[in-house]
Amino acid sequence: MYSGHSLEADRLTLFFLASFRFHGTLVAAAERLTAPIGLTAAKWQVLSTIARAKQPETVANVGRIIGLTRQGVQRTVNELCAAGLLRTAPNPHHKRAFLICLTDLGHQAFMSITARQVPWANALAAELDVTRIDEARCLMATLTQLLDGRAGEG
Amino acid sequence: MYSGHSLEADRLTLFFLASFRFHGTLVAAAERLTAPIGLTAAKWQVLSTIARAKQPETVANVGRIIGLTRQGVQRTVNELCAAGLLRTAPNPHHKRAFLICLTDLGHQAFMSITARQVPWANALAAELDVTRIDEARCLMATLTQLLDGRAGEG
DNA sequence: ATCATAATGACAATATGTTGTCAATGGAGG
DNA sequence: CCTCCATTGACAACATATTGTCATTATGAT
Repeated sequence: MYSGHSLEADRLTLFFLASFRFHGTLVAAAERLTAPIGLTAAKWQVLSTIARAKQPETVANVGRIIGLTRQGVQRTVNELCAAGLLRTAPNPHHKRAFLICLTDLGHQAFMSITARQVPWANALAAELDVTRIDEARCLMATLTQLLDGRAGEG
Repeated sequence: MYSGHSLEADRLTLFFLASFRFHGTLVAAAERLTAPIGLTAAKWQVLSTIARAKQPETVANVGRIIGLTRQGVQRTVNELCAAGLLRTAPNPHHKRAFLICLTDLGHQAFMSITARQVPWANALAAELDVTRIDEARCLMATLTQLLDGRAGEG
């Protein structure tokens, strides 16, 4: 317990600390998973967002989906385009906001990582309770909404 | 559900995506909280780790506590020392690994942020279930342990 | 005591993300 | 049609954290 915190707020603070700790670990794990394919956690995140989207997305939209700024996503997309994993396609609705698509090479890379990620996630999940996982995800989604909602205020 | 994932692994993947999303939001919230005091989320994290520690810690040890590399913590500590919020003290057990302490100014800054963080956390926590928070924290701690444990393997 | 190994601080290079700024584009209202 | 405003891509500057490397310091085995 820490000065002035309610019991709930104290637990929440511990949760935040665990989140920071976990994030670093998760990124490191993602790096290990993607390095053999020649990618990184950040590139994989962008690549898989586009791969899983139902239709081609713009850079700015990818940013909204994963909660990063469009500028940051743009740089990653540029690198993936230069590496030949992504390509731009004309956007009938906008002359400058190109649509981003996977190339054949990009699709291969995504499938290779998926082939590694599936047994990895299965092994991890086998040691956990799926109900707890869902509840934790819900809590994080709620907190994300609450905090983003306050972004504009003081 | 995604190709080859067990039901549990699919939920786990969704949890990971939510974690990435949440982390960005949490950092942004921490920036808003600390900016009026002239600090940042990263500096606050290091400052509060040292403030809450029972005894003065070395840079490398702070890194272990919060799960960052000692080099990253070192840079933040250097900046906080230059700003007059931290200072080094001789370490009786090691000639080079100095102990890091708060200065009076650093203590004031930490208290100022705490004064802002307490009502912020209280308000947030009031909208949540403390049991869920604890369970989510446990899950993240378990996952952190599982993933870190596999760091050395293939 | 000596030597091998690990831990540490320092420094550099790199990756990833942010904010700020600009011109170009698109859309909504007059 | 024209103007105003939000969105977008591009670029730059910066913050944060990583890896790699090196010399120095501690520690433990022989």
